[in-house]
Amino acid sequence: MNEILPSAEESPLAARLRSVAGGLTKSEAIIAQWLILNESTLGLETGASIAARTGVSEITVSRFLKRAGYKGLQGLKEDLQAALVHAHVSPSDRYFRLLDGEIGAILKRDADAVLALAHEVEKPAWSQAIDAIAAADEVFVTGFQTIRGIAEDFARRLSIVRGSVRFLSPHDSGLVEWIPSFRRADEKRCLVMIDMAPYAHEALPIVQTARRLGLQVVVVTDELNTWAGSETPMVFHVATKVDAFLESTGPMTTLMNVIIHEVAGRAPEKARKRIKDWPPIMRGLGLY
Amino acid sequence: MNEILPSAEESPLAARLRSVAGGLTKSEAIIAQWLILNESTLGLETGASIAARTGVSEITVSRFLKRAGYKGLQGLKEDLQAALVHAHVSPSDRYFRLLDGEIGAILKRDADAVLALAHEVEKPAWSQAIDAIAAADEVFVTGFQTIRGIAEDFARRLSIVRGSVRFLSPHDSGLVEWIPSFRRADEKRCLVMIDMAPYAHEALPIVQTARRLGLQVVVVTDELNTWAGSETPMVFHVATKVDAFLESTGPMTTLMNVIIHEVAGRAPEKARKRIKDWPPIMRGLGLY
DNA sequence: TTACGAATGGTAGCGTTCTGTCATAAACAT
DNA sequence: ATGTTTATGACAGAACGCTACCATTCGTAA
Repeated sequence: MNEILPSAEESPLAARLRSVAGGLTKSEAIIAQWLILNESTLGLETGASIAARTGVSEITVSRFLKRAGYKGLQGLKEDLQAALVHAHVSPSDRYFRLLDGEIGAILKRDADAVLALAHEVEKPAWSQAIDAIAAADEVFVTGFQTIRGIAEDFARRLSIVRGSVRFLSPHDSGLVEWIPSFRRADEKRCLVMIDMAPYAHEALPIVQTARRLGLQVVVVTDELNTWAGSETPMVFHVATKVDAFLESTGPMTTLMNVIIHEVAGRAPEKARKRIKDWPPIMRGLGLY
Repeated sequence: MNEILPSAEESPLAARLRSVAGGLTKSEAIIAQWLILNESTLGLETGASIAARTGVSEITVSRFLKRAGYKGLQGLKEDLQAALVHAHVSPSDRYFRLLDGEIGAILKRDADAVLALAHEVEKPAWSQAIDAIAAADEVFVTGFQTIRGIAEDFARRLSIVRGSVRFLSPHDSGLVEWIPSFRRADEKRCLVMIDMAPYAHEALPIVQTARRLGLQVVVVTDELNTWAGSETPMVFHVATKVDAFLESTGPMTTLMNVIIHEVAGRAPEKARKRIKDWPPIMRGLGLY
C-alpha cells in the first residue's frame, strides 16, 4: 500500500484521495497522483481517458473513485465544479498568472515552437522523409555537441520501432570513410542529421559525402540553417531561440518523437511487436 | 439573424461563437449565450443537458457546435481543455487548421504539457532544487533507457553553465559503490535523476543510496511515478503520455533546459563566461 | 517452491450521449 | 396566398461511458 505525500498546496481533492481508508494500492496511487496533477482539466476527462493516460484499466479507475467516496466519475466532476463555483474561478483564468515572468516566456516560446511544427509536418518533403526512414535498409543518425544527446536518443528510440539503426559518432576518426564500407548493391540507406547552425562546418561535409554515396539525407535543424536546403529537399526547421542562456532543444525533441511515431505508423503491427519485445521494457514492467 | 455583443472579458470561446459565418439564428444565439455564460462549468454538461437548459432540442445544439467549427460537444470540450494553448500561444488561431488529425493532437498535447510546466516551476521545491544544483560542489546526473539520451544531454549542457557535472551510466557495474568514493568532508553533492515509471525498479535503489550518502536528490519524472515523492521533496512531474507509439520526451527536455537556464541565472556572469569559453562553440562560430 | 488472498484486467451488457435522416414549422419573396 | 428556403424537432441507430461478473496475475507467507 502506498501513500501520497501532501504537497504545499493542498486541494480538497488531494486531501480526500490521500485519506482513503486502508491506503492506496500501486494502481490507485498512480491514479490518485494523476488526478491531483491534472485536477484543473479533470472536468473534460472520461473514465476511459483517465485509464488510458495512467495505464490502468477503466474498471480500476471506476473502483477507485467509488472507494474514495465519489459516485463514479460523474460525482467527482460535480464535486469539483461545486468547488470551482465556490471559489469564483473560471478554469481559463486560473492559469493566467502562472505564465508571467521570464520562465513563463520561455515556456510559451517553446510551446509555440512545438505548435509551429505543424507546418513542417505539412510539407510534401515530410512524408518523403518518413518513407525514406521507414523504407531504408539501414538508417544512420548523427548530431553534434549540444544536440548529440538528442541524436543518440533518437537513434535509440528509433531502433525500438525499426531495426538497423546506427548512431554515428562524428568524431570517431573514420566516419566518412566508414560509411561506404557498408555499401551493398541496391541497398537503400538513409542518414538523419540533427544540426544546429553553429556546427554547420562539421555537418556539411558529412551530408555531402553521404549524398555522394547515394544515401537519402534528412536534416533536422534550426531556423538559422541555410545550407541544408541545397543539399536535400528533406530539411525541417525547428525554432530553438528562446532567449535563454542556451538554445532550447525541447521542440526539436518533440519533432524527433513525431518522426519516430510516423515511422512506426508505416508498419504498425511490426512496431508494436518490436516495442513489446524490447528487452528493457520487458524487464522494466514491474513498477517497484 | 442575431449577434452576441462582445463583452469586456473576451474568452476564446466567445470570440469563436460570435464570429460564426452568417450570423446566428435565434436558437443559436440562445445556445451561444448560454455557453458563454456557463463556460466555466461546461465540462459537466452534455448535449442533452444543454438542450434542456436552453429550451432547444439536442440536435440543434449538436448542429450549432459543428457550424461553429467544433467536432461536436466532445470537440468543444477538447478545445476548452487546450485553453492553455489557445489563450497563450496561438492567438487568432494561427495553427488552427493545421492541428487536426493525429499528429496535430500529439503536438497540441506536447505544447500543453510544456505550458503545464509552469505549475512545477511554481512549487516551493523548485527554487530549492535550483539552489541545490547551483550550489553543489559536484552534480551527478543519471537516467535510463529511452531517456538516457536526455540525461546525457542534460549533463553535457549543464556542464556548459557550471562545472563538476558527471553523467552516471547506471549499468556500469560499480555505480552505487562508486558514489561514496567521491566523498569529501562537507562537500555538497547533488543527484539529478531523470526517470520514467517503467524504470522505477532501477531508479529507486540509486536514489535511496544517494540519500543515504547525504546527497540532495532532484527527480524529474512522469506523472505515473509515485515513489519519488517519499524519497525527496524535489520531485517534478512532466506529462509524457501523448498516445503515440512511444511516450513523448519533448516536454521533459524543455524542463531540463529550464533547469539549466535557472541554474545559470544563479550566477549569470560566470555562466556567460563559461558559455563564451566553451571550446566547441568557439570553434563553431564560423557558420560554414 | 506452493498456496492463498488481494489486486487487476477482460468481456459483456446496460444506460446514456451523440448524430444522421426525414418530417414539420417558420420566415420570406413574389 | 403560394412556393421556396431555412430552421428546428422526432426518431432511431451508432458510439461511447460505466459497471457487474469472472478469469488471471501478482504479492506474500508458509
